[in-house]
Amino acid sequence: MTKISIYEDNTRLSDLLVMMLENAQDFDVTGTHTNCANAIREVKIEVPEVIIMDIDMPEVDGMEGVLQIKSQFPHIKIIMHTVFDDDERLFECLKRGADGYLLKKDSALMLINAINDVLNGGAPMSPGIARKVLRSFIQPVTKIEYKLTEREKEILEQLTRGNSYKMIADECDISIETVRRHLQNIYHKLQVQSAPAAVAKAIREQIV
Amino acid sequence: MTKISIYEDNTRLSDLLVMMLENAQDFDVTGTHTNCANAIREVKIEVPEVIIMDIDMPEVDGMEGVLQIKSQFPHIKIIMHTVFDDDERLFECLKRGADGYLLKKDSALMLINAINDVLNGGAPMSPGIARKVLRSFIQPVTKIEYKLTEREKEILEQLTRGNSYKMIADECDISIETVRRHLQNIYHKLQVQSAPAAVAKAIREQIV
DNA sequence: AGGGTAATCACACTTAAATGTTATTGTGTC
DNA sequence: GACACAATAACATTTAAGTGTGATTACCCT
Repeated sequence: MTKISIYEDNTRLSDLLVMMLENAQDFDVTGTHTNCANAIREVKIEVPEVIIMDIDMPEVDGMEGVLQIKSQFPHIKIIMHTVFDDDERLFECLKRGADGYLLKKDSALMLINAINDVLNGGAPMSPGIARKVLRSFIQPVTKIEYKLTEREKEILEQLTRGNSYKMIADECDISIETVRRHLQNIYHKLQVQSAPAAVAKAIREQIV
Repeated sequence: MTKISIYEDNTRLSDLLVMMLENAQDFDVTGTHTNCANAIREVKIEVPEVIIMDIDMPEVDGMEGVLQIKSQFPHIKIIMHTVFDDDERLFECLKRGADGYLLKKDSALMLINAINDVLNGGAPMSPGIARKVLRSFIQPVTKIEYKLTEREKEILEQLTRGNSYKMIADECDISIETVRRHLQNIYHKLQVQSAPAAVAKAIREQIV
């Protein structure tokens, strides 16, 4: 019997979920809660393997709940179950360690599949959510080409390590004058006029 | 009839895929190819809606294929179909715009579901792959606390914008001497001794 | 052979940054 | 009220960075 806890402030919905889960398969709903105010205490008592977590709840919401539970019990699988599909909440939940993300409009069957999925090392997501997640990896092709030479990239990379002109000169086995010259060219190409600005641009735009 | 092209150098497998896809549903396999050397030309002729893409192929492989096809035909859905589940290849494919990522060990049914899934705006992934993807969002909690004050963070943030001491002083409406003092404290807290080093640390460790 | 580019080095000069010391004010805590 | 801490400011000094100009060598391409 897989133990499941539910966090959902709509009691009508959570009652429905309990019925459905307990009828569908060998799931044991160990508790239902309407917010995460006492989540840690409840989880300690109920020791669920999987948690179904709503986001919008009064007092302490599901985003906070994920953070608290995952930081103390990282092995407990948490499936977000919410109406929200905005990027901000989605990615914040993922950062906090959510193991799945389903929308409430999805079918009941999908929720059951999702529970089995997380238990088998998967990461269930609604189709549109998975799409958003994958698309987040695509890097903006508006990546500007600065036409830095290999040597220039190497020196810029050293600058981002916090190395001074002298340290770079030693590392690259060239004179400090040459380092100066290279950086001068680099600054022109990046259209900046200081080392901090160059470092910021290099890291932010993934030049190094 | 959904048009599908296959890139797979194992002809025995690709034959099998063709049979399976054409028997299973209203799929029309418009072409099978053993590498991506002429992918652009082939795609122009075949105009598939979905491409099943192996990674390991002779001459021009699937990683390169995704890059080429997606940059010219971003609307064509590409599902990776490979034995590789290493992070490097996985995330590189996602960066290049792959719409799904299945392992060859997955069932044939899963491939068919995946095709329908991408056509419906989803992003099919093998369970373990989805897991890797979600986990990649979790930020290392080894985030070091440097105990910067709000004002210090503000000034450090400005430094990462490439602002000079003078510009920061003007922005924050304080004297340049105070900016100096703050930066001195910031450098001590971050354990660096130059602006470039501080900027690099601030951005890399997401202090700003 | 000539032209373009990259990498190297040098010198002079100006400006900005880094370090050290000292000090005042306000805010919140015990 | 004493205390710690954050934010503010000034001054002096040293070191480092940024700019301009000129020049040599090497390599690739035509």
